[in-house]
Amino acid sequence: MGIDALDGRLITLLDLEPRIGVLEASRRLGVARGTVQARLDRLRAGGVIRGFGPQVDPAALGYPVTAFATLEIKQGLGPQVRAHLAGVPEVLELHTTTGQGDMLCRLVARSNADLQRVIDKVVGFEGIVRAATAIVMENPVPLRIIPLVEQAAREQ
Amino acid sequence: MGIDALDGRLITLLDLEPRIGVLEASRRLGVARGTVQARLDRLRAGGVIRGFGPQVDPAALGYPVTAFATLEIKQGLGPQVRAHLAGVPEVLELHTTTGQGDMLCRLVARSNADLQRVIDKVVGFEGIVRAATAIVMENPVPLRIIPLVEQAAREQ
DNA sequence: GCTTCGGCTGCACAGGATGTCCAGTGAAAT
DNA sequence: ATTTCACTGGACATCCTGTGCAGCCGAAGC
Repeated sequence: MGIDALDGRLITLLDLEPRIGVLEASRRLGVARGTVQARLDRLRAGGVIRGFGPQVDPAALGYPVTAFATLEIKQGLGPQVRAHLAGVPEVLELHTTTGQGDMLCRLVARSNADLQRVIDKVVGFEGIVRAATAIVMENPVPLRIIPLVEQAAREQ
Repeated sequence: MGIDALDGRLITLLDLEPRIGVLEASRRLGVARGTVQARLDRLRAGGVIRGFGPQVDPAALGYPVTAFATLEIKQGLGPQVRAHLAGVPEVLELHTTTGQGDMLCRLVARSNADLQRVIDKVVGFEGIVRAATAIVMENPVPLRIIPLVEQAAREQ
């Protein structure tokens, strides 16, 4: 849909201080409350802002280990594999990709040792031919969106 | 920190309907408002809930293509590479990993053609020896946390 | 040059939610 | 038996929300 500079500033502001309301945001941005309200409605309607759900930290839940697994799937068993992986809570994300592997999934585990259990649970399914796992050591750039928002706002 | 069943139900509720407030949540959960408020404070203080920032959809911003790139880094140039990648808005996430590649990053682009530009920007840096890119076709399991929350709540 | 239109402003109003107390109750731990 | 702790239900003042409206302005079209 495309966003302008005010949209970008609004999103950035909400990202930094999610608990401020519409009124406070309008004060910070120097515009009328109705404007912020209209912009927010438009951003939500346009799908730019999907929602304001809680951002839960798996580490704080007791799952401090993250890994990415590249899976090779037996031809035709894709749907079953997806259903299987969707049923594993430790699978936080699953993509089908081009390239050597057929799928890429993000896993979490209680420990490096526990990761073995998770991988066994993931791979213990007939449709999965091979799995290559990469354990995350550091996360220099945590999932972010603001730089992209600002670039999108700059390019109108 | 560990969460109980009420914490789990609260997080799930907030994930489904983020705009409900503390009062409405207390009504839905059948507990007093003060209880919900105390739980929320504890979850935020304990780091389980990091915040309620806006969930922005890159596709709606004009970046519908997602890819994962595995990077091989020249020994000792890790820090520079991180700084370089942190400066690229299309890099949404960066991890250092064990295994063959040294880093794994999530990229977005305006189109498959545009992805070439992004990859050039990412790889156009002396510290990066080799890059393998996997373009995301489907996303059967979008980033989620609720199943893990429920498991954590079940296991106390 | 003039009109139309969309977006922004400033204001108003009613209804509710929030933050913050507090005393009372029950259950679990010591 | 006593202490501790979380939850309850209520209270209060303050503030925010959703909504509507009239007026203003610049940009686009005629």
